[in-house]
Amino acid sequence: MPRPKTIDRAAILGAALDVADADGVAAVSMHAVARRLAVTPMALYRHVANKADLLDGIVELLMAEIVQDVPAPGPAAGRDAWLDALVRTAGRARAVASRHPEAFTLLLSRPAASAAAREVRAHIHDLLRQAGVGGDHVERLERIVTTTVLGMAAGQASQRFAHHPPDMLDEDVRALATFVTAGIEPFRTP
Amino acid sequence: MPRPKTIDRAAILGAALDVADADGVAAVSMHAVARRLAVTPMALYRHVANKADLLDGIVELLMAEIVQDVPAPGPAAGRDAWLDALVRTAGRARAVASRHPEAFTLLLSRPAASAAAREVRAHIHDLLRQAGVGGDHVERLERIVTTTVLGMAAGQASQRFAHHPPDMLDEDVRALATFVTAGIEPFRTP
DNA sequence: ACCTGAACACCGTTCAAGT
DNA sequence: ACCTGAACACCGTTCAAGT
Repeated sequence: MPRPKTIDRAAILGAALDVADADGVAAVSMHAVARRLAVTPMALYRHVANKADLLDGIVELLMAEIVQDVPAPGPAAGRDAWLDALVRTAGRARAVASRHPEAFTLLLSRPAASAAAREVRAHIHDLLRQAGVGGDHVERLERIVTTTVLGMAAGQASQRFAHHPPDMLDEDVRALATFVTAGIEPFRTP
Repeated sequence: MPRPKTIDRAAILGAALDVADADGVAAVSMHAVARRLAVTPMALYRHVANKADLLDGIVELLMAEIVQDVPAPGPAAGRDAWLDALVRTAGRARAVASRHPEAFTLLLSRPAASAAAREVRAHIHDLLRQAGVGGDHVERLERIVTTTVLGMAAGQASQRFAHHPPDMLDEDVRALATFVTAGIEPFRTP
């Protein structure tokens, strides 16, 4: 005779992100997450494969937060709409990083194979193609741009730039945008 | 009556890196490192403050490997010697990443305050100044360039780009160099 | 089908004790 | 000064059992 279900994968991942936000990634454990959900650690194993899967799930959640209502052709749909869209996506990544500074590091250390992650990648591919980047360079450049943007956001959030103000200054943001835009330039063939 | 010293900080950090290389960062523990050194876990606490200090020590070691005999004005000390030197430093980072794929991730998740880390930063500052980057942009750009280069190396090493060949292809390396060089361009005032 | 309970080897860190 | 030993609360995961 079946039991009523008391938790599901989404609840578990949410609780895991809560633990990471509250006490850091190191504090994310099967026991701690189970405690927060008021179940036995073993109850989690029906919904996540193991701890690695749990951490990948956090990445899944962060990616989903970044991609959330992302596309929207943008106000300036003219010449450089792609640049506008790219900057907005980067801004959203920064926002997620500052909401989840502890967890954000995971984005750079684990492969992101979730639907949301593929969606973010596909979105950047689109923007690069709109910018006139040649087909064989699109994926390569997406990796580079994504690494730079996520890496900077994670660096700020995790205090890696220790001597620096913890939030990215306007001038940092402008410099990053200038750098990325100029970096893409040689690959454009309009 | 004093005892002969059987381990020191360097031996501990070396053993920690060995564990990371062999079984992954997650396997680096006070117990595991102590086991490898044939001492009690508590013996480590005389030489490292705690586990966080142990992980920071690994970062210290990786930075030292990157900086090792790095400067050397370079063969082409002419116009764009700085570019040559930058590419060589990036190449060295890649080499370290492929020797220590598991540990390399730590470089992007922890502040690097060691002497070696400061040395790497100072070296990049020099190169950027040689390139004609204005004083108030030097540190900002160093953070961006370092993040991009280390992030790409870490991404390759940790299989973050899962669908991709695990070693950076020549064309990836060329594209990264082109991107960074072009990205710096707007900040130069020669 | 879904959760609990007991169990195991392992972990970070403390304190007191040995040499 | 430097290491050991016992101890504690905690961790990932297995297996068998309950509903």
